Amino acid sequence: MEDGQRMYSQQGGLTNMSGNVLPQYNMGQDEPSDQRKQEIGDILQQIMTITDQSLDEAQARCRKHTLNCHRMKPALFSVLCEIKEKTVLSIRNSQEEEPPDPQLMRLDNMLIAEGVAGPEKGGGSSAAANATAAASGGQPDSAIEHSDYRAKLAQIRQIYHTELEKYEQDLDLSDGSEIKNSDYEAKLAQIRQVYQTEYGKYEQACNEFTTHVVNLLREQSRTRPIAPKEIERMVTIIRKKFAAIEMQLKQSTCEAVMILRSRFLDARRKRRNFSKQATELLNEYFYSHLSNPYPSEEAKEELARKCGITVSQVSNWFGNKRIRYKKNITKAQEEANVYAAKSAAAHEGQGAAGYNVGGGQAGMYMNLNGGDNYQSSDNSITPHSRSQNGSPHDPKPEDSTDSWCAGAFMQGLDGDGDNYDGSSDEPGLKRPKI
DNA sequence: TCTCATGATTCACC
DNA sequence: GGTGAATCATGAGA
Repeated sequence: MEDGQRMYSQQGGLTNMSGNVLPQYNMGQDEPSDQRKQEIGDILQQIMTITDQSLDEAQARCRKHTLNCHRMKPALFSVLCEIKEKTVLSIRNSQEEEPPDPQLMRLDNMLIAEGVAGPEKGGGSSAAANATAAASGGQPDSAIEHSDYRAKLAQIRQIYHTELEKYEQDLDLSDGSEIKNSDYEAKLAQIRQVYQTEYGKYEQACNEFTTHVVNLLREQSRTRPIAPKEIERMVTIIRKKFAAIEMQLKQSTCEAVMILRSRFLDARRKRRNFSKQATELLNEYFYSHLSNPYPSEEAKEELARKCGITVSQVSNWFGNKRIRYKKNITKAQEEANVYAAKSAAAHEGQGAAGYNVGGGQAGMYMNLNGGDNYQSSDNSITPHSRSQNGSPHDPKPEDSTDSWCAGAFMQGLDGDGDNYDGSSDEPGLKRPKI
């Protein structure tokens, strides 16, 4: 009501904010000028009286009603709004037309890139726009008093602080624990869910508050010169205020995503030895398929599952194993013998004929079936040979001059006892270069 | 701290 | 796209 007091002089004349008397406006074409002045003076007096009274008083309501029904009211309010527009609001104009916050845009871009937020999730502008639309969409006028306004504001503040604390707890990634591949997606999904939940709450709060303020202004516009344009400006101001909350929400989410990603990448970068059991399984497969240590995709998947590692890791392991086997063949022989003995013991008494422990001239652990007869205790790992696995990426084409060096230890024996003389049923296997 | 083992990465080749 | 080879990076043990 302070504005109203500034707008009107006690003498009934119109003044601007500086107290200067403004020119009189001719609003009634047929009325004598002194009578019009008297009526305007009456209206202004009523306004001033109302501003001094509590809105809760029934008497004030009655007077407000009388004022609202006065035939001069629309014209007078039009003039007052015009004056207000030229004075008070013009000061704000230059401050309101600001470009979108670049920081908020960066956060938006990152959240979209991370799949946490999508284009359908607009910023606070959408929330405010929704609120504006709801407020101007023919909702019944609700007589909202100042106490309602304050209560609503306090309520929103309380909700905001509570939710902020809860949100930060939900996104707490400070436990320092490592993160697995599978955990990453789950954690990211959790962040996405929490963010969207909180964003929904934010939008709701922004909508509710904006609607309340719009309703309040519309109610007051019946007794004060508040133009629709001013209500729109107020919505813009509210939107800016809520943008700080939006910014904090998005910033916290971005931080959580960055922490998660950092931990995930660290965990991936750090080399971790496979478990002893996994290494045993891989070695068992490798040496039992020594004549063709190229597991099929199915075999890789099965090994990966059994070892608790990825198919890529299995591929890496076999790649490294083949190279290092060739490089240090003497040591590899010893290792192979160890696995041969192990497997022999494991298969003893089971009638397994897949291994020839210590056989061959080099005392090499060989698979007499050319690797096709891998008889692990769990035969779910599909054995294969280069000629059988049907892989489109046969590492050793039949016409290749290269060959897997395992043949060096086969000493003329392949899977079915043939020599590596080209007459084998696996023509791709030739004598190794080594 | 050094050495070795080993998983991962990179690049060229097929 | 799979593979071999070289290389990097890191963990483990002496």
